[in-house]
Amino acid sequence: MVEEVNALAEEAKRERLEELAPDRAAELDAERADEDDGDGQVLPELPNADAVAEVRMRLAPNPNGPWHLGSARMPAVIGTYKERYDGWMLCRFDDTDPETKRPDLDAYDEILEAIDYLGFEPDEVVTASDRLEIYYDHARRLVEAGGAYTCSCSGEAFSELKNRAEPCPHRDTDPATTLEEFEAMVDGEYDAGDVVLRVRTDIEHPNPAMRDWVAFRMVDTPHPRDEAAGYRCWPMLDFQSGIDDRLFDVTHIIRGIDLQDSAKRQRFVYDYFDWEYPEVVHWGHVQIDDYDVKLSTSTIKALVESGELDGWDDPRAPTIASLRRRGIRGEAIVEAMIELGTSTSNVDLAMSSVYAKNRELVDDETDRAFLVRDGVRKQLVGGPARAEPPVHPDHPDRGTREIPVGDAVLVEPDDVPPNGSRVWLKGYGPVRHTRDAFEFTGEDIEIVREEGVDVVHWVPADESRPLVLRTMDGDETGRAEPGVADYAPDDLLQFERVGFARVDRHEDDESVAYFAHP
RNA sequence: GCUCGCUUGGUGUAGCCCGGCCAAUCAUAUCGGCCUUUCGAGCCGAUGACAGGGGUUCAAAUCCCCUAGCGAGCACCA
Repeated sequence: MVEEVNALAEEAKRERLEELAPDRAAELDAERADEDDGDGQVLPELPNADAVAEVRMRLAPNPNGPWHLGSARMPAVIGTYKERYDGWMLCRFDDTDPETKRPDLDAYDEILEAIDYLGFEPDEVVTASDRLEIYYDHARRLVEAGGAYTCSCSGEAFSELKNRAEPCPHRDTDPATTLEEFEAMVDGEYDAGDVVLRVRTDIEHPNPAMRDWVAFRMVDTPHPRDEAAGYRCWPMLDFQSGIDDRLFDVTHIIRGIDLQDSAKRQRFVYDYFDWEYPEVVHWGHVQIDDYDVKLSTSTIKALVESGELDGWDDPRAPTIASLRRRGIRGEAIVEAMIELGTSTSNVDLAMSSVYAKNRELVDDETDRAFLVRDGVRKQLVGGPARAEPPVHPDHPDRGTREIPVGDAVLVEPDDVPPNGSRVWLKGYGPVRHTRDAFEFTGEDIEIVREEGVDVVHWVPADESRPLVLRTMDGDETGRAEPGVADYAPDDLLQFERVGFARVDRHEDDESVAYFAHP
């Protein structure tokens, strides 16, 4: 009620302010928007964002495998900017290498699913390997403008000349001849390595990385996509991506420092066409702690193929699919990624940060349950026949769980009190460890508060359900209270004093859950 | 080797462009307290950083130089 009045008053003040000082009102809105972005860091403003009618960005994944956790940074940051500026976002599959980074046909859809899981939706999706004719056309125009030449030097020979800032003999090739040879490249009349199309930049450029780079090369291996399998002449990333960014009116490019020099290289092409280069933001590499597996598509692929990992969603794999299966929300990953900001230095993402975000998101709606790992069996003497702990301690209205006790319980080895000591079986009551049994003492909960009796979780020894908990450190076996069998796959549970887990499946004799985090 | 970039507590980040309000922000982490039938949540508190060295200045995390460390590019990979 008070809040309501406050809100109303706030609204009224806001309106009044609008009349008196519209500028100040807008400022306040901006501040409020920043605050709403989360309780942690907020991404910095994009350079010159207000100079464009619409902020247009692109995700440019290489579909050579499913995404690892580092890949999430791209949609997280770009997607968040899209929302902030009410902008536009393209997903462009840069799949122009049929050989070395050969596309994986399943990855296209898997990547789109990952983007969706993270909570974003591209406004348009295109595939570079569908657009070869467009790149060819632009190559022809570039040649006509004197911006490129065909070169049949071997890679080593050219590299040697280049490092001495000396032109190769083909640099003088005139546009007409170049065009002829380029058409032959397009027609597939050469084999890989025979000839390339080079951009004529500045052979004496102080940075050797800038000197006459390759725009197109021949690839003998057919592209895995049927639509593109007929092409042999493929553009290099710097050419393809540079052209596409312009054709889609991209205003802001956000990418990794490995592509630091790309902008400088592409500018040579832009200059020939008299185009203006978009704004660029670079970020450093991300490493993720807590994993033994390296954050690399090829490494993970190898481990999956060799069977060391069950699949891309093995809990030990640092992949998006894995976190998803563990029941972690895409939003938690995004928030953690946003906090990394966009600095060009390399960063370590702490998984605890992802976990903290996720806990915040799911804690309130996640039901509680007991799971005992490595249970020690104790005979129970006396006491009620059933326990009724709450489904969620903060929400009594959600009811209670009915746990039949039977005549023995299981507790975790560390929770067994010394002989003669008491322990409180959570949701059930106080017991004393006597010889090899737990004897119900019937004392009041006061002993927990005033005498420091520990509260532990437990399950009935006989009526509990076997459960495998898959964790990053391997599988753990245990027994859960019978009620867990009623939860559907994908449901989240908090195993009290163990942690959050996602119910994966129920098999005949056991249930399987994936551990998310404490 | 050539070219470019980076370096704030355990981790990430703000501040650096436009030097003073920075004995340095926020989050996470760790530890402690309160609360509590979770080692969860919440609340309170504590811990902990300007890579090093010079210089400019009344004043430097912020500007300049040097050193060290890290990284990227110099691929017919993306």
